[in-house]
Amino acid sequence: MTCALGLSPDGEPWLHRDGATRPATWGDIAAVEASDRPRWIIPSVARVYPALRAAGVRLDRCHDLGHAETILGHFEGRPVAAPPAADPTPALFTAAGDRAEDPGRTALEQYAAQQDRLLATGHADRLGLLLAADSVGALLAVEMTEDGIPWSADVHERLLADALGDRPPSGARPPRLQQLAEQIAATFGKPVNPDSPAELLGAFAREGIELETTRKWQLARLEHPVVAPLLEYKELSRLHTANGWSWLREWVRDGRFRPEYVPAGVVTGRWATRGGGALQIPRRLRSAVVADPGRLLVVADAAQLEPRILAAMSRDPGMMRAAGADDMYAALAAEAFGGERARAKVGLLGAMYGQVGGGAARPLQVLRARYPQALRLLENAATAGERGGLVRTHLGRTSPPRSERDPTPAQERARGRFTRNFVVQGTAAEWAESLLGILRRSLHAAYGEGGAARIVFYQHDEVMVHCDEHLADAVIGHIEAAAAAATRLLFGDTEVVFGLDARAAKTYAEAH
DNA sequence: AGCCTACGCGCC
DNA sequence: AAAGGGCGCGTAGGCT
Repeated sequence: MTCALGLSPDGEPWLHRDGATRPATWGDIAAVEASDRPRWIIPSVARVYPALRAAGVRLDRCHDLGHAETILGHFEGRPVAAPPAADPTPALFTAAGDRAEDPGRTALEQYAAQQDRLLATGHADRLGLLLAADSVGALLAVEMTEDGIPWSADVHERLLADALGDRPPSGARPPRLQQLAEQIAATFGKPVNPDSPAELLGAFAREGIELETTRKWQLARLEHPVVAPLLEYKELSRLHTANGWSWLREWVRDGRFRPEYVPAGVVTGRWATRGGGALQIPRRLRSAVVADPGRLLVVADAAQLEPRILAAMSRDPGMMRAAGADDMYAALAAEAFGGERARAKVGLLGAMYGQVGGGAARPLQVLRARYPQALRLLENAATAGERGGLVRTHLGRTSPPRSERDPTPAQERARGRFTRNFVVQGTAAEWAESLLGILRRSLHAAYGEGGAARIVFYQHDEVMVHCDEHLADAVIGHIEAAAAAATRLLFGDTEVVFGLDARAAKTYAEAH
């Protein structure tokens, strides 16, 4: 039975079932979910699901029409206007004529058209997995915002006070920053705003030091008395402005940090977040992420994910063999670099990012000779991008069409680096999102909706579960099983091992 | 006052 | 040491 649901323009829920669309209550939807457990067709999960969750309804599966439009549109080589979760106003409500009066039928028609397009791609199996992954990701994203990351404002405030001094009146510098600013001014012999790159360049120029930028690694090379206080100022200033007291007041409520996730918000398929900088929680703050009493945080991250992805998708025999080891870089080093792990790592990262010179040049030659199939995959992707062509991930997510009209050679090279990285980063994202969808379901099957084990954070190659203390070991087992299942789903029976570093602890700092 | 870009830096 | 992929976000500084 095909079921669809959505919101009318004025926010009223509707439900389509048995060929008819009708206004619905949340209870109606919950009843259909319980009886049919359908794969719901939904114009925009990001728009409708928060209200469903608020009413206590959980959906198991769905097909998000907006995400599917993006995936199919890019596959077909068309530019796709809006990112999928940016609160789209579905075309279905603005369509002319009677279509707007039956949003359920419109959704079903769009779904049917998408199924036809899916078949027409000739990659329906893999693209179908991708549509399912983004759709379940959209559901989970809403649930994660609802659960929130457990966050101790007390610990956070202690960290801030230790680093910056007492909380200043709003708009003023914290004591420690003020002190450093005065020290910097004294060293230069006049007031200089350390937040202003232009002023800093000028101040250094007066000292006879010509700098191109004020980046910290460039400053760190100077021998000058201002460098130490300036670098400390930059570091602490960053903490203050990005994750200081105003961040805490704006983003942490009732012991939870609730960012808004945007699944596939990045062109490669990675998730983005809106607000709070949730994907950049600085290391020094991770001790403020504290499990509730009687609970633990389980953090699992996929070790060396992208190089393993490259091995699995290229099926390069030598690289797959290396990717069967715990430390893939060490295995590559043993095989091809006389045991020099650092060179193996620099070379492989350089190959995936498109580095040409520097310390990567020689290792790249070695890799090209020893692992031609893997390197060819990357170089073909780069060449396609430079020529304005499309590239696809393992499941078929496709790079957006080039936007420059008459690209300069520099832009062409930049495009090549982008498409080169796109195939690996994008495939890694679909592996991780698949893991996430599988894990969501297995945790729900094992522990229900009571919150005994909830996914509360996800970041590219890392997932965090907040669970009852006694479940932590079992949760680690669920995550490992989900990783293995995701690997099979994407790559079948592969020699490549996608290992997880999984740990349970009271805080994020200890669990990672 | 709001909008835009450049810069810089945190994360993967 | 510091080149190469993807982001979000805050400040500075110039624009309308």
